[in-house]
Amino acid sequence: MLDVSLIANLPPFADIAKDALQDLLKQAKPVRFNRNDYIFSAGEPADSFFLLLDGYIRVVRVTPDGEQVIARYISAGELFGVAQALGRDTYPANAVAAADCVVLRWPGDIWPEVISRSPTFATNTYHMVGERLQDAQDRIVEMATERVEQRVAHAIVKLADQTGRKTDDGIVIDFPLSRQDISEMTGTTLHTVSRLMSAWEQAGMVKSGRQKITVTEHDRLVTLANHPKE
Amino acid sequence: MLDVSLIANLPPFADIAKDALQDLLKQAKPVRFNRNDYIFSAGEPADSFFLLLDGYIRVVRVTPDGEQVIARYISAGELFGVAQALGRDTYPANAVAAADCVVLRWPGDIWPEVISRSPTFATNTYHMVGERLQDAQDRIVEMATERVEQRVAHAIVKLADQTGRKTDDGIVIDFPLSRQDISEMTGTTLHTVSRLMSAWEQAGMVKSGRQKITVTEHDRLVTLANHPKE
DNA sequence: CGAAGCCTTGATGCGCCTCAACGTACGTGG
DNA sequence: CCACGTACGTTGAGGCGCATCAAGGCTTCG
Repeated sequence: MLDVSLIANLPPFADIAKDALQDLLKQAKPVRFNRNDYIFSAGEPADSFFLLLDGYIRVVRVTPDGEQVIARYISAGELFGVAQALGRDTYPANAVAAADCVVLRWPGDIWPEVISRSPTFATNTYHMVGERLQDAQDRIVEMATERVEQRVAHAIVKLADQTGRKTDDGIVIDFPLSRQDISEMTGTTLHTVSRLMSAWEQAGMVKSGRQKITVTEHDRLVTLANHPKE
Repeated sequence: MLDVSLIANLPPFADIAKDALQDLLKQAKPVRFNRNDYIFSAGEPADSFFLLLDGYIRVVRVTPDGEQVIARYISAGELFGVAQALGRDTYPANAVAAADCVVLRWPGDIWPEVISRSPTFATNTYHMVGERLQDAQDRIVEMATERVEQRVAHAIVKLADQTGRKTDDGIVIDFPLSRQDISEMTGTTLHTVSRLMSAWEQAGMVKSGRQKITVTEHDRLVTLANHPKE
């Protein structure tokens, strides 16, 4: 049996009674995924929602002509795939394991009951959606007003802050991340990202290798990210 | 006294008991705004939420260096300014009357009570937020993958569908909308928008004058919007 | 009637995409 | 464990889409 301590300290479940959590856990099914596995795909019936216990997940939209756009990265402790709760009957995007993952899965139709049983969960998730909406709007503003260099800097700073692990060299992003991934987060090409990374490495602000990025001078990167056009 | 029929048929209040609506209305205060008035500004304490009864409202973000980005347009019947319900204590954007408006205003702190009294309202608004999140994500994808011409076409088609009035000439957008406004919706400049509109007018797809746009060939505009590069 | 706001149109330049070629690290199967 | 194939990364050359700069016309309103 899964233990309540697994999830009791996670933001989505803040302030929820222990026995309510116990109940919730009884209905959850733990699942493992290997890197690059699909947790769900866009268009599938949205019959479950999920909690990420360990690993990282990439949420990706694909355009009609096959281009990929990364909507967000999910870190451990976050809910995802809550499409049904938001009134959709299919998932709007793909969810791919960006690293090996452990996930809890619930049947989507218990959501209304959970909400009504635990008002705190209701407001917690309400706030979560609010934050994601906020996030999305921020990105729209970025895309509309910033140049590529700033957007890429922003993206990397955000990932470093969200997932970074401290090392001797600096802050390293905790999962494999390619130039192409970054370009799909920022609406540019892998070529441009590569050039930027080379320049920044030259300047001593980052170190980077194959699918691996270390931020060595966080502050300068932030400055760059906020620097309006010349 | 305000009559229940004012709001009973609006989507946010679908399936809510008449007496609950009556209660809700008692706490609402109707307010008028003239075109270009501010309903609220970014950064102000989010102490109210609103329903638009008549008119149109533009939700605008302003960047640190003064550039404007239009997040969305609100049409009659929609809720807006629900920041507090989403866990924010200040409004994240400006709300400006795009036309003369009539608005209902509620104190934000009654939200939790309304939610608990009317589960239907809770799910209705949950879905509304879900739709807006969806919308925002769609726009991110657009900004990341489409060229200016397609984005502008998309924006105009959306506005025509959302607010259009049928006339002999075609579908006319129901409120004053300048080239600059369109450029702030799509992340381009008023110059580029002007050139596009001229070209489209030449081609017979739209007619446009000072802050006024009529879509004469909806289908061709949609085709243009969906046409991938070359 | 003047001033301010909105729109148009041309000329110019550059940021970034595109196309192309090559180098390098990974992992997989014999 | 090595060899090969594939995925990832780098760097250059060239060109185009769109921002920028500039100037002028038209409408609306005080």
